[in-house]
Amino acid sequence: MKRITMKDIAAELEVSVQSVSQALNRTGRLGSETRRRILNAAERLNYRPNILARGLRNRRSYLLGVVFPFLNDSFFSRILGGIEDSSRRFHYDILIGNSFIDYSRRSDLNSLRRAEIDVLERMTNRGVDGIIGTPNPRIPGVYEKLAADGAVFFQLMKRIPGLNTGFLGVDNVEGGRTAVNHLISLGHERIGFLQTEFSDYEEIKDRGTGYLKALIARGIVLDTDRFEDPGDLSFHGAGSSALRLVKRNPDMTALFAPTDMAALGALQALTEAGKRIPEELSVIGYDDLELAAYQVIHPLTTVAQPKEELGRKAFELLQEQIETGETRNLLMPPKLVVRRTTAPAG
Amino acid sequence: MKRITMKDIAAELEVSVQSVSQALNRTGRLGSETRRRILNAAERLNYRPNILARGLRNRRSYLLGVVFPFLNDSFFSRILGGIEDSSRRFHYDILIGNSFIDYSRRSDLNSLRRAEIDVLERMTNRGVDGIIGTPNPRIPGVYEKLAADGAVFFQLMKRIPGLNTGFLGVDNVEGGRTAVNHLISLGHERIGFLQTEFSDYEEIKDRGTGYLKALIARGIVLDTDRFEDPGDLSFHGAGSSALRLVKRNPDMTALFAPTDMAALGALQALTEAGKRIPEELSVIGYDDLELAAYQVIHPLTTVAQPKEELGRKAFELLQEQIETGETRNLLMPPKLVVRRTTAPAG
DNA sequence: CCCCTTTGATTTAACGTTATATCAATAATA
DNA sequence: TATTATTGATATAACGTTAAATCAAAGGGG
Repeated sequence: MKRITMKDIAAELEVSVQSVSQALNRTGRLGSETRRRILNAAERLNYRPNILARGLRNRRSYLLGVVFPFLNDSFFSRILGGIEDSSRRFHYDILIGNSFIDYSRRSDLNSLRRAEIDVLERMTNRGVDGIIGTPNPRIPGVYEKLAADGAVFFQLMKRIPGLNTGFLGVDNVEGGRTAVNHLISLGHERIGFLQTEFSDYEEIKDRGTGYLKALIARGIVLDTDRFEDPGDLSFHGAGSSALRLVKRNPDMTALFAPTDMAALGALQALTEAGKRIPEELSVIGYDDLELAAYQVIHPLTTVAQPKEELGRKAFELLQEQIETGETRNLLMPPKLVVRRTTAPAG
Repeated sequence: MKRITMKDIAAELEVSVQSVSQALNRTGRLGSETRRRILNAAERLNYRPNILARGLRNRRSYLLGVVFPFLNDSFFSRILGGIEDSSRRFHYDILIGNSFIDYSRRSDLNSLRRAEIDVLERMTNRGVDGIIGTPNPRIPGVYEKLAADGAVFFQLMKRIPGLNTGFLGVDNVEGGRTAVNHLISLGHERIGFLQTEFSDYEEIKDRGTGYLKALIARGIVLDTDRFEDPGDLSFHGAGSSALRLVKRNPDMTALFAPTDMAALGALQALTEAGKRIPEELSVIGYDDLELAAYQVIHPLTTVAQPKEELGRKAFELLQEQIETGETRNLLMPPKLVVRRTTAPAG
């Protein structure tokens, strides 16, 4: 019932607790016979170390904090899976937190900031060795302070301008380019883009930049202002945007939606309006959510972010940062996943 | 840079560390003036408690372990969201683990058992106050031992027969009944069921029982053997099953798939085979995954499990178990969500 | 046979808390 | 005024671990 401690082993064998510690950790210089006896006893009594105590003494907890905007989101939970996957190998455990970033911007900044600080502080109070998080650009300062207080922070997916802790993300410009190049290679030229209405939504902006660059690189001349529609990119919002776009540009043959959710919303609205997809209109999304893969009839062509891989890599970089203090910035390349919502231009 | 400890505050004010502790915790009997000074200094120096040390001393960590088969699964991550939601209010933090239960049964039991023990042990070694987990019925013994060793374990969604720690799940028989009653009330009588081929998949069996009971209760006489097809319930497996079922029963007007993934697979195969849904065949799923809600054209009618609610309730029950030692078993009712894959029988 | 090194173990101390016991000073009671 | 409570603070000890210093005994070299 009661947990066995080193003390118990020491008492059992009439040696000192320190000898037990040395035997278990193979430090110091213990006689091989004594070590054997201790190891045996530990095994026999089913000794388990108290990591709390060890952490307190060593000022190293082998605990990691992971803070994402949402937990109940399949995108972040896949990344989390990746982090777990590689952290386990190094005997790190993971403390999770949830910053409830409200992308719909309804809640006020002060409560957001307070919530974020709260999560972060609880982690540092637990003595985490480092934190992987997706910072909220709307509440900077929080992370700078965290880093200044000596915490090891690693930025995943989003980056606070000027905050030079490590960073890992996906090259969104490249992703946008990839998506549009795919469409162009299918013969499309009049390609619409669902733009965000929020000025600080960097990822989307970047994907839009990729869209523009791809067009230019192929020498396609387009009134891009007319082919972009800034909306809210939610399922329903994107639906309306898509509808507006086809109405405004009846000759449009393809649509790039910068998130899968938006693509699905567009798909829904467009098919309901009688458009046949992909015959009359190709649609490509971004993210490669489960939602995209398991669509009935219309499994979505999309640009995939390597979610598990991102998690694994983030852990590696954080670990490096913990151990050497070196910070690195990395962008991973996105990957095209062709399914059934894109087809050659009629 | 260096973290402020009670010692620092004590030194600053020339009082004892114990006084600082008392002031901060409002225990003992300190003069209000001294308390005020200490509280001020703590605030001024930005003191943060070391939860590790506190946990070591108090033998109470305010840490919770959560072990699910998968982390990268939207179902479990929504439950996790619920747990986090309520645990935060009580200042609990959450340690996550992943038992990699292989439902496809490819990996051997020994490695599964070892992995599960490993996760669980790492949590107890960290001194968690309790663990919420979805146990794997294929490796019993593990949990009994855990409980016998004095850990507080709470079973969520799955239950090990004979293990009397607390349990919270969803009433799957009731859920099956709900699904089928919905179909019956739409006028369907010849209703198919996608059965599992695995004998220990309790949930599915229960949903099947609900299916049977609903039929009987409404006095519907059916050769249920003919209307059940035991398959593997994966997206593709369910597709084949569904196809077999309609071939064998051309008069079938409705299908109950005991998971959304299976329902979607069936939907895919059936529409591809030319069936019009829901006009010619109604389909109902189970789980209410995001996948079901955001289907284009065919948002899925399904039976919802109250995921966040399950998480919140599980925490409550676990907390009760931690504090009073009392264990409770509870089943939550599922809820019908009508979307667009079910319609009145032609 | 004495001094020095090596080996094997123990002591001391510390990580940051907090419960309990103790002690001194003051206030209340007889 | 002597005795007893009460109040406000400190000292002691402990949670489980481990690094560093210390010490004793044995082995080696002259």
